[in-house]
Amino acid sequence: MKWGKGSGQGGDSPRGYHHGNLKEALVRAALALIAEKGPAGFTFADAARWAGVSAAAPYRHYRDRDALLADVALRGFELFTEALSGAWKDGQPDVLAAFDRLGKAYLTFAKDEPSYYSAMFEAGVSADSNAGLRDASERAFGVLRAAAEKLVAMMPPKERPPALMVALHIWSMTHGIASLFGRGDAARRALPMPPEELLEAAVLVYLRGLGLSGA
Amino acid sequence: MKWGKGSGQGGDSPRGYHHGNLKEALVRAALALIAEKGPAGFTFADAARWAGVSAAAPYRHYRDRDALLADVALRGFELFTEALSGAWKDGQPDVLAAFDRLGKAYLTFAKDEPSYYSAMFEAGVSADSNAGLRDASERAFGVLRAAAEKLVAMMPPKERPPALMVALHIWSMTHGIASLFGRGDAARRALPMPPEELLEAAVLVYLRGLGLSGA
DNA sequence: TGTACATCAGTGAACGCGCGTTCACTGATGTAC
DNA sequence: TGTACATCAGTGAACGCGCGTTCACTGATGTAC
Repeated sequence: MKWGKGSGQGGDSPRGYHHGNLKEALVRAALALIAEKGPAGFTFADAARWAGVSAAAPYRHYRDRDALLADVALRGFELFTEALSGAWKDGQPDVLAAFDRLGKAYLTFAKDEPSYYSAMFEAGVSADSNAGLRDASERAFGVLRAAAEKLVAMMPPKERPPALMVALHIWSMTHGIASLFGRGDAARRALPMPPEELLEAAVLVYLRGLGLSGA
Repeated sequence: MKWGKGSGQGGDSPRGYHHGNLKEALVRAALALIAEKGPAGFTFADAARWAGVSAAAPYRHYRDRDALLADVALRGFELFTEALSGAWKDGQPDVLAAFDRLGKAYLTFAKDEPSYYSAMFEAGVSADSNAGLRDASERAFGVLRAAAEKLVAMMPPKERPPALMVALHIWSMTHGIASLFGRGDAARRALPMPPEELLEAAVLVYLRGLGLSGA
């Protein structure tokens, strides 16, 4: 390979001296490289190479590798929020059905966008030092929390568990399944059923335990 | 610091030309460095430096950094299995109470030994290519599975869910909580309750959903 | 419509650094007799 | 108990390599007039 821009890059403009959209290309490079070797398995120079650009070019767009990764995580959270709220649809028309869609959307995201998911939850980008990232992750969790609130609102007031707790339970369960079994390519363990069904069953049992007659 | 062996190393023999127990020292070095900078944040040379030894010395004991990490993960699974089966105690004297202990032991391990936990679940050491590691992780999961079996055996035969599924649910929930909130130092998100209680509540709801009257 | 200029987004050479890895070596330890 | 020797587990120098980062530069693009 002598005159390609990395490998796999989408075929945008034929590109002369200026790349045109290097920032986007770097994000895509990071995603591809994460998919290939994990969030810790690539360097800033790798990303430049993948985008078909000199090693100095990325500095025009990101301070360093961590800034690139943080941007990937940020975009990931935005897509994630979209996916979740699109599935939840404010609980319409049926809260229980919508809740089921929500969990599936979570797993689907983890499976379809494992690189984003990695950058968001496993790359160790500290959300503490990054307000934008923290807000984005908060918004994603907000969807789950709103759903939990509608869910507990279905129960008689005296039996209602704290919505926040319910949200955390569902999130933990879903994240646990996603991170243990959710990855399409190299599933870490053989499962007797697909992760989606594993989650659905777990949520059904859990909701029954809460006193919600989902099934 | 001029004549120390790294920082923090336990004070064994005064050491001359031979270290005496370099292999153990390297494992401890890896644990310390993981705690400090994550499983991807240190090099083979770092481990040597930490152990107070030349950069070439580790090659006498491990083929490369990955082999060291895999050994850490292996030892982690062994300790983990011990901790879990010690807590489970074959379900004695009361299966439900023992189950509760088991979950707590899981979280305690993740919290007290975050470096081992990282090496086991987050370092990306491929268990596929390492039979010993796979077996060790299988044994750890075996404890959970045996517990799930005793648990479902308490139910009337017609209502029994598959024990494997129950084990996977509990494992996912626990791992989810551990990896989202379980880390002592840099908890990623503020929680309204400690992780142990979050887990306990989740398990209670779940067991109630199964039809087991734990509470 | 054309020209001059400012700005932007790249290049490529250069640098220092630390890592991984090999190698001949050497000090310490264990064992045969 | 002492001596000779084999083996083990370290050293330290050396190497090639790729990364991160800076810098003066330059080609392309946009805009004022």
